[in-house]
Amino acid sequence: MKQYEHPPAEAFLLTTILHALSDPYRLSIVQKLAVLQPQPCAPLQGNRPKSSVSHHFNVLRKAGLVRTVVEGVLHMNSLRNAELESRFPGLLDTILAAAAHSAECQGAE
Amino acid sequence: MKQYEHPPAEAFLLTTILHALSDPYRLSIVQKLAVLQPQPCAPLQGNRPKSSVSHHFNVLRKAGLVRTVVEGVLHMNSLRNAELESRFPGLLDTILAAAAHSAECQGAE
DNA sequence: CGAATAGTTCGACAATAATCGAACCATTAT
DNA sequence: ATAATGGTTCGATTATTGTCGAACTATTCG
Repeated sequence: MKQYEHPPAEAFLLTTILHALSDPYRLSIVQKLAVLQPQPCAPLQGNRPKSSVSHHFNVLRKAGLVRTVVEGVLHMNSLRNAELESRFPGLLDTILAAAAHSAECQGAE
Repeated sequence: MKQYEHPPAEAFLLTTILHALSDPYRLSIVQKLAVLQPQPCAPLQGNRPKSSVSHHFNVLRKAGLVRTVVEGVLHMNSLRNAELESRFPGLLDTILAAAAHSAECQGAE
């Protein structure tokens, strides 16, 4: 059962995080994870081919936003809330609050 | 004395703002403007050719982060603090605080 | 075992974005 | 008028990203 690599919190880069969240689809994934956690990739897929979904989860993982744990067949994703909070206090919450004000992720199924 | 176009606050898009700030050089410009405002482009140039600097200021303007006002020969830049705050409360401050924790813009001169 | 499910990896292609020189424009100073 | 300063625009080049099909891997179920 091979697992993923995740950067340690000390290695998080603000610009990488901002870049990861600057894509509407990735932002929508993070929004949905914020509501229900953990979740496998499938319900967050929304029409895209699996290879694209996989790519975007990779970007989120490398930025440190998402942790993925393999449990049987499912790859369960969660936000790295606590680590993000300790490294960049308030950042994720503020961005999620801003995203909630903003209609831009509606179509990002 | 031709001026610039700036999007109204209602048109700000979160993903566009995050993208604009995901570049280390642009983030460093915003950090410096946060300290001293307004400023012309020249002192924020840092080795880059003028055409690149102009490009990055454009990205910042289109995202709604920066307002540029022509005053004589100088193009004076300020952050659109109040408008950003009203549209996405806390966003800019939180990102600037995070940037201060992060050593990534040192080399972005 | 064989088939189904969930996701990854690879490689190609398309779209976006960054970089930079050269020519240009506007304002001020000489 | 001419020149200097501060910045833009254009166009070409390169680099980074996103998209997607096809083949593959791992786990579970019948």
